[in-house]
Amino acid sequence: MSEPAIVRTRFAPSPTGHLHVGGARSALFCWAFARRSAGKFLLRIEDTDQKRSSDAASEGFLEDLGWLGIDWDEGPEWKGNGGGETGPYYQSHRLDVYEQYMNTLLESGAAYRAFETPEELQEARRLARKEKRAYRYDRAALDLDPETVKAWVAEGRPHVVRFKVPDEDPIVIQDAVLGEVCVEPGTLEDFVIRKADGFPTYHFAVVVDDELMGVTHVIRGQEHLANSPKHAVLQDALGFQRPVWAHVSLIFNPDGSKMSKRDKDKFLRATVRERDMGSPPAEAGISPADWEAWLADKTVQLETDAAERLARTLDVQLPAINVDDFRRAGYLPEVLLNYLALLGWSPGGDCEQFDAAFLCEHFSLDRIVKSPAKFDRAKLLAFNLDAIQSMSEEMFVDRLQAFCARYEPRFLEAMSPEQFRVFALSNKERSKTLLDPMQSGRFFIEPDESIAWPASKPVRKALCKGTPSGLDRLEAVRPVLADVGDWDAPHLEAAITAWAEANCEGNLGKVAQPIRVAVAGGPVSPPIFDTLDILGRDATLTRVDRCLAARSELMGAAT
RNA sequence: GACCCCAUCGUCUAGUCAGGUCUAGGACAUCAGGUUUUCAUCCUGGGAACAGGGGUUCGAAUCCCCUUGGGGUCGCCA
Repeated sequence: MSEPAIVRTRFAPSPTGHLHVGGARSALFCWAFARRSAGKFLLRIEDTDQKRSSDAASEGFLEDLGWLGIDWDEGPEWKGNGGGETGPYYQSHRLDVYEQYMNTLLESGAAYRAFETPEELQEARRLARKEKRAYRYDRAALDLDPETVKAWVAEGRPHVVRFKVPDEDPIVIQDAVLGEVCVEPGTLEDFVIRKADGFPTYHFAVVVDDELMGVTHVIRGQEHLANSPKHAVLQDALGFQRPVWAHVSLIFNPDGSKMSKRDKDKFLRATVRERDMGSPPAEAGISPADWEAWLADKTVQLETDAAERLARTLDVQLPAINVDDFRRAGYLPEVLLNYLALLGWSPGGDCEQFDAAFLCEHFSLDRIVKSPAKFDRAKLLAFNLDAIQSMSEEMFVDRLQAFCARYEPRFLEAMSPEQFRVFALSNKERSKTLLDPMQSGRFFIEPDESIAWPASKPVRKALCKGTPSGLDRLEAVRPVLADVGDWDAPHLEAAITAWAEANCEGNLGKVAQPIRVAVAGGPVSPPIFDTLDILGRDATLTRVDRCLAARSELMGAAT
């Protein structure tokens, strides 16, 4: 088999939801392989399921791919990507093309019409299962007399078209990852290639499109492995050249279950059960009827919006599954891309961290791993941390700012650009994600009056324990704060360090921690001088005074 | 149940195709110390794997077979 001169790969999602990490990885491998081979990467939207496809979802796919930095040479036009001579790239716009090829198969007898109803077939399958044998369509329609078929078609009787699978020889397909995969004759059934609604099935559309779009390499998840023999026989019947297949193993959750959108639903169910909630929380906007239906039946899933509202009211984080989930959670696209590439592929040796350019230079099909991989969030997080730490300060400020503009605009509204800069930089060294600074720094943008001091252990330790107590020190240092000349980190540091030198044997923590707790309402904040700098003099003093005023309650709670 | 795929530390993997350099390397996680004004980071060190059984061979993580385990598919979804 001679290698085709120009490599053409494609990613062909069905727009029925968001791009999840498994799909993203397939797209990444297709893209990297095309780039490596100086070929073309195409994007095709497989929207032949009228019931489930939506325009919004295909838009989301494009957005997610774009964010990851995966560009496509041909496909839907979007922000400079796409276009091309072999379109249209939405299958729903290619129906006439499929019909043409469908007719050649029908005329040659390689395909035939079948009139069984879905109910009849379901019953036959049920029976086969009960008798513990593999179900295969019995080809009953082949015995129909041609005149009858003609008459039924003429009267508009609903029917599908099935492909007559040749069953003399084994079907052998070559896979770049798995090697030779062989299916014995007689195991494939005559699968449907045109549905009763006139739309081609996935199998047929894929084969026709891949041929017409000149696709040379099909890189996809192993859940498709069983489909490839079907595609191979169709390609043979239509006189098409078979592409090179490369089936990549699947991605799983740490517990071994398949990583899927359903995980969010499962997670919410578990939380609700744990908290023993009888009725839906009002803020979630779920009707009691929907709530009941959802809890009663595990196969019922909440709408995405409802699920997100419920998670917010329960104050829990839904597990990240889709590319967009990771984006919202503050992961960097280049990190997700790096991690995804490493899930099922490696450049060899000890090299782990690399960028898209490296991938495009080194990616190869023969280094794809055959065994399934579990998605390790901890490792992804560690990579994200590394990437943030090795970023320049300016880069971090810019990216955090862009992230805030999209997901946390309140931080930009509440701070001046200078304050935001200090906020960003003081958080950089311990941020694992772009979301971390905002999660740990809520207190920065909350009104002074809403700061409260829960009777938690660290709070008590910082304010109440010891002699003198933290509150005593806070009271003593208050005038020093009020007297600081220019309110910025260096001046604050000079003043407070000097005071600590004189009053706490130079132990800055003894005074820093009470101040921290007073202004933040908890034991965690950026370095104390930066924290006060960002807050400003007024907010700092107001919060300190409020904390001091709460002295008796705090001491009372402590005993 | 039928068909197909897979099998190295807890996890992702290097090594396997061309058997010896592997007392099996790296990363994440974990454990123990250390640095640090909190949290986090950071530094040093430790433990941790060739699923089991048969072959082939002077020699097997590497080749073959079986067993076991895991997974995928079995739709007028894609």
